[in-house]
Amino acid sequence: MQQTQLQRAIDICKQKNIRFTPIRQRVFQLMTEQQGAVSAYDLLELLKQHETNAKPPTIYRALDFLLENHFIHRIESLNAYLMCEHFGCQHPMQLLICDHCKQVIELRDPLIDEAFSQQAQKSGFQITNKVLEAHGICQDCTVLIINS
Amino acid sequence: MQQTQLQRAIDICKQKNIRFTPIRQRVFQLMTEQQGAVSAYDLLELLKQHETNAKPPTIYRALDFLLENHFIHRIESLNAYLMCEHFGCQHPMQLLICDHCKQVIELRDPLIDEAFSQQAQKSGFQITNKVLEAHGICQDCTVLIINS
DNA sequence: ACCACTATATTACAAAGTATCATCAGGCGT
DNA sequence: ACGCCTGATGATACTTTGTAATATAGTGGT
Repeated sequence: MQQTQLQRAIDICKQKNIRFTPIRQRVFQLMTEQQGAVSAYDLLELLKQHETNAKPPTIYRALDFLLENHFIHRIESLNAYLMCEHFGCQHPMQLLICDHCKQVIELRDPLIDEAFSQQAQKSGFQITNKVLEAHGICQDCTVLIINS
Repeated sequence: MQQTQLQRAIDICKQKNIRFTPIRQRVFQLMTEQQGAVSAYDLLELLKQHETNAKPPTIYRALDFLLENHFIHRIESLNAYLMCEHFGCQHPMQLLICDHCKQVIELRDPLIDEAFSQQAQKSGFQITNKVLEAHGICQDCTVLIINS
């Protein structure tokens, strides 16, 4: 399954004629193995297990590459990164971040996106990037908390 | 005008029976004097001009107080803070952040807010806090760029 | 005056992100 | 194959942002 994701990423990069170097592949692979959000420095620790001389710029460069190519998302309100469920394609995206279990639900609602874009247009504002993140408690955790 | 804002804040705090101490008032005042977003450390520098022994915790505590009481907003995608136009009352809020001139437009569109809340509800997710920030170029800057 | 509570001071540190410059590897034209 | 250009990596050091922990000072109620 994860092999499949990496393979898909490799294919996408070949198609777009961009360099999917070993370090980038390694960080991509690490991202696919994480549940929920990961901080750059946590990821760096993981990367160091294989790339022993990895330093902060190493991980930030790899993350920038993965962001640019829509393989991952950055969560601004957590200073963290998240595997994109439908990586490789650009799409409107909203996040529901559970502050209890740290899981993140990725929404792709065009209405929220549209509503925001239209409001911006009214102000003559040209949006280049949207940060749409909600914090709260997910359903599973709500149940857990009620039963405890 | 800014005197009015401070006075209004003082009144609100008296009404809510919360302590609006000199440091908090000072930081509030500084916030009202800033155009657009300010970083905590920039604000600390300003604060130091009067409170010479102010340290990072000083400013962060004051900012936390102002956030809790809805006097200011935190901009997650900038790690910065913004005077709330309609401070003292809670309201749905979205930001349009011009990456060119750094000005921030504060929207209060209930539709965007509602659309997000409804999507969350579908997933059984209980939202406690929304981060709705768009980056781009404001109208004034668009005109400037076109004419240059 | 005494107590409980909140706010502030201070130190030290942790976490997140960047600037700079040297070096290296791959593709390209000749 | 050769040198050349570009983009990727290595390495060092630094800046910015935010917090933990603990001590001290102030404030309000009784």
